[in-house]
Amino acid sequence: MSSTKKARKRPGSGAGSARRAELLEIAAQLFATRGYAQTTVRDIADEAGILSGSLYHHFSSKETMLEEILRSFMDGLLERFQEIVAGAAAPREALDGLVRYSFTAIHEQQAAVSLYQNEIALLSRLPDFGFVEESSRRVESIWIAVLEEGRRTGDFREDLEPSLVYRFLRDAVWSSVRWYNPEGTMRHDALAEQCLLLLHTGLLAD
Amino acid sequence: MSSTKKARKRPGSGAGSARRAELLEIAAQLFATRGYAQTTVRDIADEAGILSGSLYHHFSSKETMLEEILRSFMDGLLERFQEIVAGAAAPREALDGLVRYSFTAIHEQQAAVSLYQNEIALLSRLPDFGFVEESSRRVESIWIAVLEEGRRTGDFREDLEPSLVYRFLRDAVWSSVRWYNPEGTMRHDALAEQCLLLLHTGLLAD
Amino acid sequence: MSSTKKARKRPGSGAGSARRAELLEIAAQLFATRGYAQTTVRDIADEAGILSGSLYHHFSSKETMLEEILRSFMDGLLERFQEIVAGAAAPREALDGLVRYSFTAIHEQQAAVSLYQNEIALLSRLPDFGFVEESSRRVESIWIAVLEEGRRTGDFREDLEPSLVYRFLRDAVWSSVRWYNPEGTMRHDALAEQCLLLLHTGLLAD
Amino acid sequence: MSSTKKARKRPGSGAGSARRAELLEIAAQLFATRGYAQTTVRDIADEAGILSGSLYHHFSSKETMLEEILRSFMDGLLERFQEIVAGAAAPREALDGLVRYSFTAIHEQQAAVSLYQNEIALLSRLPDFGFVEESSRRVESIWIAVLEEGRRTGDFREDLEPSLVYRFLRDAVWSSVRWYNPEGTMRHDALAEQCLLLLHTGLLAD
DNA sequence: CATGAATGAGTGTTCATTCAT
DNA sequence: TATGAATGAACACTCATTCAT
Repeated sequence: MSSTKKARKRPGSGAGSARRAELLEIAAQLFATRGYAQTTVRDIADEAGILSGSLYHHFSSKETMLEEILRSFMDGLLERFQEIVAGAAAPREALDGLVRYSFTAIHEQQAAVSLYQNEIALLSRLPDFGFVEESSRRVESIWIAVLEEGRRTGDFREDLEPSLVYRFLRDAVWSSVRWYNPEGTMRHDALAEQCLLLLHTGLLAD
Repeated sequence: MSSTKKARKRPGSGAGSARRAELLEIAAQLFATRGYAQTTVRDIADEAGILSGSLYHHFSSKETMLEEILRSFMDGLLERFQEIVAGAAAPREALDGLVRYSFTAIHEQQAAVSLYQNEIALLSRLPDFGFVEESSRRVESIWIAVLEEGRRTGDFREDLEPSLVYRFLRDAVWSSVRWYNPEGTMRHDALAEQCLLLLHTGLLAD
Repeated sequence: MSSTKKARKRPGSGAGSARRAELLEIAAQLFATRGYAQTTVRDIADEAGILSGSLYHHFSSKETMLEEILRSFMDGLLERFQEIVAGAAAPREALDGLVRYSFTAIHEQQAAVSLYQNEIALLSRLPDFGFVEESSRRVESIWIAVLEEGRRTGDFREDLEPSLVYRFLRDAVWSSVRWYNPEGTMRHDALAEQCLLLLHTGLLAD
Repeated sequence: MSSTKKARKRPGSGAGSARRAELLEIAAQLFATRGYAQTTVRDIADEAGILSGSLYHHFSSKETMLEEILRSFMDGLLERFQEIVAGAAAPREALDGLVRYSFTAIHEQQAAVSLYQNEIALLSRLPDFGFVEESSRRVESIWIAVLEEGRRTGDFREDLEPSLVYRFLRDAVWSSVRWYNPEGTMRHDALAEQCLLLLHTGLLAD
């Protein structure tokens, strides 16, 4: 649908437009809390203090806003994950880095993470959102490569399937965006340490 | 039970109506795959081979269907969890039982689990759905009680906060409904064992 | 756009629905007088005494209405033209029949003719309306075949290019829908005779 | 002329502004091909390489552009028609001149002719466009006067109603703007001759 | 039990136009 | 002269729901 449109460039399309960034921030917040489909363009416009039609001066569609929010989030995440793995001396160090940074992302980009976490089902059905699955696959292979190498080196246990560990870990980590409170007493780094503690040696006392 | 109730219900609303059950099954499936808000009553009616208006002969609203699906799921879950804990000799046995049954539920009631997992955010804003939060709280206290007792008995580590362990574990377990394939080669009980392995002694080789 | 939709069959889609026919009649009238793009679905609904959304119980889109109106008109026209040519003994008889019937169509189906006359430019750009061009081409070849045969038999002049004669004649005839008044004193058959007089032997006195 | 006028016009509205003429040219082209209503001011602005709001520096409204285009076309046409009739020795010469010049106008001012041909229905409903009907009426009386005089002098046949001949002829001639290709092999003067041939002595071989 | 016609509020989007800079 | 942000009214279309038959 949107891919066949003429895509007449919007005036404010320059990446540097401050108003655009503001509007995206508002949209991200609303998409995250109410859900993308449940957020109307009028909601966004109201929050921004303009009329809904005026949004279309900046963005060509509601979908475009979602796309832009997600793309910049996923691009940044992927880049950071690659740096972390590249800079790690051993699998365990790499894995810990990935987990710690994930909690940082949850802390700093709660809206985008929520969005990704909650709308991924919807997203897979939309064209123009192939990049999300693509990014997800790349993230997955980064984590799994770390897990597999750790198993090879003997750092990680042999009887645990890397792809399953990845899924359990990923869901445990990223789901915390639903209950994590950035202003609460439990800070994101403390959260990361508890998570790593559990991950490393498990729940049972020895 | 149904005929002696107060507010005269719709004709087919006797708990024993087979048509009702069929329709609920269809609705649950659609709600789970497309999301509640993204599923129209026409979608449900189409699938059932009737017109959308005719659904209102069986249910008073779309929300009612959701409520009914979730209530019966959560009631059953709560009951089962209580039995498991009551029948367990030790905290660890209780916890393992809870985890194992969770995977069984994911296997047997995938639609309802998905629904609960995906729509909980929406649900908290709806009146008439207080029972969901209520059930969630009761489930949470069951799990946390087990975790706390295990810490007291020395079975579980002291440096792990029960409420955090609960959240990590809950999310890891229940999120698997999103990727678990009931017809795949990885069976739900094998999944449970991998999960428990990781939970018990962690990822690191000793 | 519309061709990729699911095309869930509308309840009233049965060709026999009287309400549908009424609505199409209203739409045709409005499309013809105001133009397709300038006619809103609210205009149609207002005229029908219902709300605009209710139209979608009968038709899946505004475009669908246009399509249905035009398709039935063009199908009938084509069929009639074929009968006329098939039943004619000579090119001149065929041509006269075609012209006479055209004026009858203008009289009896003024809305559809206007629509075709005025919206053909728009139509050529819409997908799903290929059938209009297809029908137009078939009509054109019927008329041109008659003109060419007349030239071959010596009934029609040799120095007139059939394809040009066709265009001049077609436009002279069909454009009259714009000024012809079905309730006026000049009847459609008288109009046809004047047109044929001019066509046959021209304006100049001998 | 422009500086002494009453209502202070927009800056660039001096009749001599080159930018204005360019913009009108662009607008005429777009109005002709897409239709007036289907052409947005953004379309025009895009083509001109400016923003849509900037058009309002030159013209007070979209309608104004249409008006200006049509007015200059119709004024010129009327003037030319008057000259032709005034300079003709006989009705037939006058008529031939009118037809020939019409094809020239189609060739040289295709956009304006298309516009007039296609939007006349819309135009009659707009206030501020009375001048179009007024001009049309004056053109009509010129042509009909010629036809009537020809009938009086015995040059044209008696059994053909001038007002009908006018309409048939007008539509045949002007409609050709829809299919005439200025760059094609069939030149506009050849077209005029074929048209006159048919008009003069008709289609039938003698 | 189901149909078919309708409601009414809402949804994303378009577009001519305005105006401070 | 032009920009860029915004307006405000309108538009095609959706959807949960109602109800007479």
